[in-house]
Parts: sequence; C-alpha cells; structure tokens
Amino acid sequence: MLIISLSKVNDNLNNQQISERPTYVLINNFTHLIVSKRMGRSLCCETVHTNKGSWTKEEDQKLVAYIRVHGEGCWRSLPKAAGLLRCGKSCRLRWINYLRPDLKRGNFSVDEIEIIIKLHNLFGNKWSLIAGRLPGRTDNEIKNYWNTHIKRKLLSKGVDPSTHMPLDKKKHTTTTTTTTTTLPKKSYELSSVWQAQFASLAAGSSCFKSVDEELNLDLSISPPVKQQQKYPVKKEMHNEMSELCFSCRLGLRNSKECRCKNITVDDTKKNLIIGYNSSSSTLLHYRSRDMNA
DNA sequence: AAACTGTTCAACCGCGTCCTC
DNA sequence: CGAGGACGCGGTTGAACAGTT
Repeated sequence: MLIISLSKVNDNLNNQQISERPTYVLINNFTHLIVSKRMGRSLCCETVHTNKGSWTKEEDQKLVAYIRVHGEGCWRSLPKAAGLLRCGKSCRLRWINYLRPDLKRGNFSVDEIEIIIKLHNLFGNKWSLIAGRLPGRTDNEIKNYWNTHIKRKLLSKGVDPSTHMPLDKKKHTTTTTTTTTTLPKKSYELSSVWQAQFASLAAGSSCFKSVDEELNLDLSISPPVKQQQKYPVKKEMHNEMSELCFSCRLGLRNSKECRCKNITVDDTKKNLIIGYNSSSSTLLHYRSRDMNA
C-alpha cells in the first residue's frame, strides 16, 4: 500500500521535476529503497542524485569522450568516472541506442523489413536476437519500428503480428507459440527466395542453402566491426558451429528440421548469438560478456 | 490560430540471467 | 551452494512533433 501511494506521488511529477527537485528525488529513492528491499537488490541510482529524461549535448559529449578513451563496460562506475549525473543503466542505453558510431540511421530498407518479419516469426519478441542480425540497428529501434509500422502493416494485410497467421484462421489454432518452427502461411508477401526457403524446410529437405547467399544479404552480427576484430571468434567454437545446419544457426536447435543433432553445443549458453556472414560463409558468434572481459 | 488527436521514438522501469565471492 | 552485484532484455511511458478539425 505504501509503495503504491508513493509511486503515485512520483507519477504526478515529470522527469524534469524529479531531476531538478531533490525533495522529490528523495521520495523517488524512498520508493526505490522499498522496492529494492522487496526484491533483495539495490538499484543503481538510489544513493545519489541522478538526472533523468533527455540527454543534453554536454552529457553526450562526456559519455562519448569517456568511452573513446576507456572503452565500453563497467557501466556502474562509468557515470562517476565520466563526470555524469546519470545512472550506469542510462549511460549504457544512451550509448547503445544513440551514440554508438556504427549505428545505421534512417529508414529501414525493404530487405531489413523482410528480415525483421522473418526473424520475428522465428524468434517472437526477441528484439536483441533480431537486432543481432541487422547490423547497425538496435533492439530498441527494431522494437519501435515493429510496433509503429510493421505491426500495423501486417494487420492491414490480415495477418496476426504475434502469430504470423492469417487473422481469420487464428481462431482455429489451439496453440500459439512465438518461437516455433511452424511455417508461416503465405498470407503476406515475402520474396520468392524466402518462400523457397520455407518450402524447402516444409519439404524436409536437407539443410538450407545459405539464404543470404542468394539474397546477398549481410546477416552478420550487429556489434561494431571494431569489436569483432577485437574479440575474434574462438577457433574451436568456429569449427563446432560451422557444422550446424541453417535451422540451428537460426537458433532452432533440436527442432524437427535440425540435421545436426549429433553435434553437441552447450545450450546453456543462452547469450550465444550466432550470425552468418554471407561473404565468407563464416559463422560469427560471441557472448556479449566475453567481449567485455 | 488554437485545440485536439494521433504518431513516433528516446528513455525509463522491473525483472531475469550470469558471474563472483 | 547461496547471496548479492552487474548487466541486458522486453514492455511501457511520455515528451515532442505532425496532422486534422
């Protein structure tokens, strides 16, 4: 009850007010303290006054300058070291979603949209997985684009965005799972190449040929090229993964279509992100935290 | 020109997962 | 092995802007 009432006090204040008026920060932090006690953990910005809301040019400059010198990582201590009155979380988000130099700006291309739809059908709302296959795009950007554009587009074409099934047939389905190997009904236009891939999978044919081989799509992973060079793929891992079929490379291990079940890969490494580089046919994969190590 | 409504997207929040001690 | 810290993810919010009345 106390948590609710204090949260309501916060709700009545905009971010600017909170950041400018220490009194309310205290109220805000008090709320956080209650929550953190309940959750058994402390929040990153509960002890000191931190700015919230939009970032200023000066803050951006400080953050960029600091990361240029010291690199990414250690987000909790970064704000203090960089002279920012922000929590580490906020700094990380600002860097990843806005300041990173390798970010692609502007509208999504038709190819990108097609990939997003295809991958959403496979992964569901796993935006980071999808972003990992769209270089220069962030999960936040893709998520926003999905919610504001693609979702509506699919609905207008009579497709349920969450199941990728025709809306009129949705009521006949008993289960809806986002991470599924079920092939989409051809209810909206995918390129003939994608359709051929789906047909291939449906027919139980052997592993896919690389899709991007034909589409000439660069499906390499999203981290900056610099990082890929800085953290080269472990050789043994590369050998292991290069044996996987297309189904597995898309994260559908143990699916019906998997043709490489005899190969063991540590499935517990959930953060393993697998990409496929069209030009070299080389698998790229990394664990984000390994990269920061 | 003002008021209202709809849209976009940067930023926040809560929680899950992994890692270290 | 459990506790706590750090990080990352997905859902949600709300300010700013655009379009309409």
